Amino acid sequence: MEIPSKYDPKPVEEKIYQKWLNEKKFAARANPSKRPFCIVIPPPNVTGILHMGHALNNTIQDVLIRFRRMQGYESLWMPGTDHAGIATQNVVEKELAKERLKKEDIGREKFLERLWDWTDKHGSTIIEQLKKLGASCDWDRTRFTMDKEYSEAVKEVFIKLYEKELIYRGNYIINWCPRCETALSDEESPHKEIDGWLYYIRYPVEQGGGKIPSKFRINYIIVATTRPETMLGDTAVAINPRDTRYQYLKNAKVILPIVERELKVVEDEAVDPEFGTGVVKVTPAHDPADFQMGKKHNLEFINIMNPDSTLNQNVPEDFIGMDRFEARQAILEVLQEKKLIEKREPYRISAGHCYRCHTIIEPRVSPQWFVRMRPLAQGAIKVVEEDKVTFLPQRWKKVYLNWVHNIQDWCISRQIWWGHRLPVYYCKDCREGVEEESKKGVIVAKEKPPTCPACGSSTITQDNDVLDTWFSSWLWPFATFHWPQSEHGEEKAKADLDYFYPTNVLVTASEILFFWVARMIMAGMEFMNQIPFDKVLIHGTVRDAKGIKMSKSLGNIIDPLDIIEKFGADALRFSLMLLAASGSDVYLSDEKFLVGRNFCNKIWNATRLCLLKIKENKIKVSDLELKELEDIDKWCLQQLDETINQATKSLQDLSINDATKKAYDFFWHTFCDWYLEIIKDNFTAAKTKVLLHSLVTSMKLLHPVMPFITQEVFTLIKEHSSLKLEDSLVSASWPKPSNIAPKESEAAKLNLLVETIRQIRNIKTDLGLGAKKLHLEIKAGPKAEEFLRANATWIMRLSASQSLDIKPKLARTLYKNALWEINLGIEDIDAESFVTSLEKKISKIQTIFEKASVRLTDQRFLDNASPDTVENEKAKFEEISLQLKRLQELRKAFMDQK
RNA sequence: GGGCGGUUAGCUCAGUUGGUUAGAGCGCAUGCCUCACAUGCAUGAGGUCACAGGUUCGAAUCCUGUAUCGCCCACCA
Repeated sequence: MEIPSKYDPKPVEEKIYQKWLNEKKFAARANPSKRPFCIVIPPPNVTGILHMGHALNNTIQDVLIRFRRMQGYESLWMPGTDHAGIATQNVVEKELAKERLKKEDIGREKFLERLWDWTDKHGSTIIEQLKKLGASCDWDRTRFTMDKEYSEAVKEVFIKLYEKELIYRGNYIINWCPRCETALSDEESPHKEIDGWLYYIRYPVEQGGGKIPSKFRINYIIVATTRPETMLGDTAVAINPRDTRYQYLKNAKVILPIVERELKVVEDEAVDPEFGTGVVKVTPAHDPADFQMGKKHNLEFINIMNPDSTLNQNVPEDFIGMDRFEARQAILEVLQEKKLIEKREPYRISAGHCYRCHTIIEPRVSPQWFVRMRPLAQGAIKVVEEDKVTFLPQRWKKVYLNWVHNIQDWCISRQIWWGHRLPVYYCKDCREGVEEESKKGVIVAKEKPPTCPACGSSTITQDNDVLDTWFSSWLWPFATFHWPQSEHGEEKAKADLDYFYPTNVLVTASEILFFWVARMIMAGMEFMNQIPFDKVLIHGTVRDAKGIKMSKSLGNIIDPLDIIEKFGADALRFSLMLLAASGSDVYLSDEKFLVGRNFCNKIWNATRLCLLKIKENKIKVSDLELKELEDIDKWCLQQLDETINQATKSLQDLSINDATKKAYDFFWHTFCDWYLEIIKDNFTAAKTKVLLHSLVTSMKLLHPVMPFITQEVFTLIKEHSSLKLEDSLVSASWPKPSNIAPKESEAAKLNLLVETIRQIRNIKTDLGLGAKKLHLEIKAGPKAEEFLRANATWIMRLSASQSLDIKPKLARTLYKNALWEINLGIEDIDAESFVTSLEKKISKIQTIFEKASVRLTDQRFLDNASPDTVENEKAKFEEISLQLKRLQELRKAFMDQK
């Protein structure tokens, strides 16, 4: 069979993944004879398409899952998708808009039908893309956050919290997106700075009943604001009680311009006398701080905006219907006319933005549902403080704790249609004339009650709002195991929940630490009375080559599917794992993936060589028992052992990057660069076993990172040999060290030989000898001679020599170490070049020598440093002195000979 | 306004508890189609480890400060 010299990942990956699926290689079952290892996937949005962030996040998870599976754990990667309320609704609304329709035109029921259609059609796109990446999820378990069962869990949780009075309804100021026309949580409304102005506006003051000293007899005060349009909703001005400048205002009448409303004057500590003029306008219905003040001082709340943030009937006629920003300009013009603008200053305003559509948030007072977070936070604080849940990198612990300690109540109701509708019903009769926040006539239940339990009325309606998407996501680690049904007797589901929960690692980007991770810990503690996972691995953000976050709108994305198409999933995965140091951001460009592509090709060609040699030499091996080994074989195995140990430890510590590097280094720079070259001229049955053992072991070590090519190579080895290997790498055993190593003295000799070969190459390059094959002449003692003869063929190959003679005396010495001297059999030698390079080496060693000798003559060093350090330093000095001496002798001898 | 992280070769980054001759990949230079791979092989050049102090026999590593870039949080209107 011909194996092409270039690796083509595409057919291989498709074929292999299909085979894995057919054989259900990723399925995990509660299995008491094994230890569980479980990761729940951060469920991608159904609207999602695979981007580099997903690729990074999911590759990390797959590596861990595959590693543990090979280590013999019952390894479960739980997959699924998130219904992503606002995002998905927005997509379908846009589709509707193409038909010139609004959701209201077709009504809630029809609109939901369209949403389900869309989800059925496109919702699993990302799942298919994850398969292309090689994800080894147990796909039969795939969950969706709006599955019937999952919805039951959501309802159950809502009801439980309501009954514990941890959910309440209240009329508060919340973050409102005027474009999505829904409430948002604080986390969904991140603050960003925008350029704006600070306007100083004159509010007329009329003297009130009291006496005002003449020096204060001015006819206006000045307030500073960045949002002049909100003044139409002003109901007070506020000053700091300790601010002596404005005491007179308490007895004065402040008039709101344009509206001509009289404003209350209140005193509040929250007012900073230093800022602006020290007088602040108070708009309780449109500013969170003013809202607080309004509550405190019992002010009037005037909502001046419609849901889409156009001005409503509560403003003077001229402004009704204007958009908020349009209104700002209009108001400024009017104020200008009335000469009521004192001045304006450029000002950076920090404003909330909708995390879905980036529209500036409009604070809005409206009845919403909230979760009381403080009680929930207690457990979540404790487990992290006690390191029951740990973060990696550790620094996130502080960030997490800071957030949880300062937690605010969570606004969970959304005025959209796609999502879990609140399990809340209202009895119209009981609600008659009742205050909005009252619980009277409110029925919280999983199903609509036929009649009101209080009055028997049957005019019952369900709350129109749906729940925040994250209100379902926070249940993910246990709701995916059919909680609460699994608690209520379903045997198989319960076994799974008991077995796999708590899960082991959660892998995520820092962006959703608060949204999701923190809340999952709370939900875990509240509903399972247990942490949901014990480790949180937080990886970096994927950025472009300039360090800018990749986003579709900026057009700087690198599509992982393009990379898979061009270079293969293995190349993509390997490159990402190599680049993504723990926790730091990843800067990407197309060419960064060449590392992965090239490495795949290297693996491919190394395999070709192995198979070729076996075929050529007609060597049959049926087992990999390592025996009759020469030192150089042991040398290779020893380095492989070291690689196994380091890679295993790194993977256990979640340092995938480190493990990947170690395996890569061994494979390329030890196995390919040295061992494969060595066996070319020494192909024996024993070496074949070392060769295949090393190759198979490398494939195992690399399999978590590069599942496809390693599997393909594994299969090829099986096909081309009579080895009894495991059925598939997915379920193969993780390698263990062979504990075979050369004796220390032999190892030292081998290392010296490797160094010698490097020196020969170096000298050849320095002398500009190009590809010329030289005659190698070596002077060595009898013991060393035996050693050199035994290894002669590969010494010649690796030093590109055509012959090797061991002589009692050399005509000239070009390199010398403790065991042997070397000459290259050529007539003319560019003596000048040789001496120059020799002198360079000498001067380098000289510097080190001097440093070391200064250190060793420093009594303070000898007194203070640990004995070990001093010993090491002495040994190093000995070594360096010898090297230096040899080099100097070499130069002298060379000069004499020439 | 608080908090966190980065600053090491032209670029992207490693560097474990202070004890080396500071590493890798890419790029660069030079030479090689050496019967697995030019997606390759060999050799090499390139760094006062951001800056300034301090601790120490010894600092890229610990402490303090400065600069600079980035991120997160926060009701200064």
